[in-house]
Amino acid sequence: MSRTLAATKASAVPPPPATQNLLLAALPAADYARLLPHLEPVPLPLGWSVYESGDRMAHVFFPTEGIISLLYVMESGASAEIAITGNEGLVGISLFMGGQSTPSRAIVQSAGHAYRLRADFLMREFERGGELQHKLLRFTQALITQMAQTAVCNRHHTVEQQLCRWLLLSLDRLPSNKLAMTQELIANMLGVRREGVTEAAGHLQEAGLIDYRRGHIAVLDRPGLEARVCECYAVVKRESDRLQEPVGAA
Amino acid sequence: MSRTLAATKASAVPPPPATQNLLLAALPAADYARLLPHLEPVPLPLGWSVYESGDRMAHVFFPTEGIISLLYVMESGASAEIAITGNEGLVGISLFMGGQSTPSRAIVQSAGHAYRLRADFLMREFERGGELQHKLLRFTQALITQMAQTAVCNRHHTVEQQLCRWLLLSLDRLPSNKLAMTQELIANMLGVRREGVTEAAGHLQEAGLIDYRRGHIAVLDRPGLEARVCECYAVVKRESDRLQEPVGAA
DNA sequence: CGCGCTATGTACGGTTCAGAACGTATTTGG
DNA sequence: CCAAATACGTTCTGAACCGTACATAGCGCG
Repeated sequence: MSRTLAATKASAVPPPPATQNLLLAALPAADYARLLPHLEPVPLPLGWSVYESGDRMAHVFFPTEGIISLLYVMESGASAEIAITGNEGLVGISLFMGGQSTPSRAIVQSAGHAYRLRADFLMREFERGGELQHKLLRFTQALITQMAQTAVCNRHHTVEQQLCRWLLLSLDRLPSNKLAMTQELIANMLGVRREGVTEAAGHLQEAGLIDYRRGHIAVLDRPGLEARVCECYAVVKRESDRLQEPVGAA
Repeated sequence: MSRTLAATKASAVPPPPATQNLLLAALPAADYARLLPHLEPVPLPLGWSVYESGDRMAHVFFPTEGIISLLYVMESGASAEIAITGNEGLVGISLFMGGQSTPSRAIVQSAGHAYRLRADFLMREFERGGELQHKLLRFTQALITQMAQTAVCNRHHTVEQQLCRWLLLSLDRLPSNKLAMTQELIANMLGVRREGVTEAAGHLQEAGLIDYRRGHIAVLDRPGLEARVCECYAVVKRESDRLQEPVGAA
């Protein structure tokens, strides 16, 4: 009775293991062992704000599943995505970068799970130097590349190209070829009108690359998307892969 | 005789002291003393490429004067500026971030001087942790903010607003109100057509905010520019100032 | 001091996208 | 099972900006 109740109150499915986060998984065993007792599983519900502009963060989050968008919301209410993160990284770099907060905001774009770590504990570990610090900084550099390329893409490429880039970047962080996402939300991420997304998605659907209906998009032809996307996707992907390699790899 | 010759061979004017770089100036005396013997003054001639896309850098550069643009050049040849740095920071963050290189490029946009530090020495110092590491990371976070805001600005704001932002960001890194810059080069930085810059600059000139002629721009009314610029400038400036404050300041 | 290079001014058609309004279809919940 | 909410489709007008072409003006150098 009470067991059933407890199981209902907690998440129905047990959270995935922390090693499903690639950053944690790549740590040396000793480093990981020190972290493990302090890693606290938390759900990432759709739409949840991990942090708001200017928030002094109490934790960093290592996602095991799901996608988190970093975005900036302007005074007018218009917004633009700056970068996204999934199980390859973490959310809350401004903690170890020393600023404690940032002008941007982080929103769960696709529900999932994460392990969180208290800020003070992370800082102690970061200041040991070594592999954890190294991996966090390399991930941050990948994030920087993503932001830079977002700036370039916003300047020079069409909505359709940007939608392709966005779909591919999201897909790389999801286990299946399906994402639960309305066109309205995608438009907010790309910083364009919803109608623009409708039109671009229509083209992709006509071309047989995707299939969507009311908040659900399935990618049918990934190579086809890769053929349409601008170079920005490849730049980000290549750099992200490179920075995930063990240090000293060719 | 030989003294005269040596003086002629070297730069005509002596390079400014290293403490004119705010990052170096803010270091504790002991840290600065360790660095000083390894700081090598180098000129930053206009148009010089500090590093190219993918270069494995041998040095980091601490500018004392001048401006360096970080930009990305696309396959098509089109380009877009991602961030700029002057004497408040350094060029070559990918060294201590662990990636050794980046897909972007760094170009001297306004001539000046810098002190360079060998990569291996910088890495040893960085890995000591402490104040140098801390300051480098906080500067990097300011750079991240600048990139993020560039992405937002590229998405949502007009050429004229972006020109105002660009002028103000540049001005903040120069000793006078004059910058030597053609509209063509500004257009390359903003990633727009030269004609667009001509038109926007024309408006600003009519309004009495700037005065320009053939490669030279003088800002006459800075408050006027600040009244026209989008919020992006203030976000970047505020965050940059905040991250330059001593740690623990309110 | 004038020739030529480079920087800036101007104009035109075309495309992309914003803003706005409204219609249609699918889902949800009482 | 129907009403309301939500998601997507369509259309129109206008603004911003691009690509292009060409005209003018400042400046350096022989």
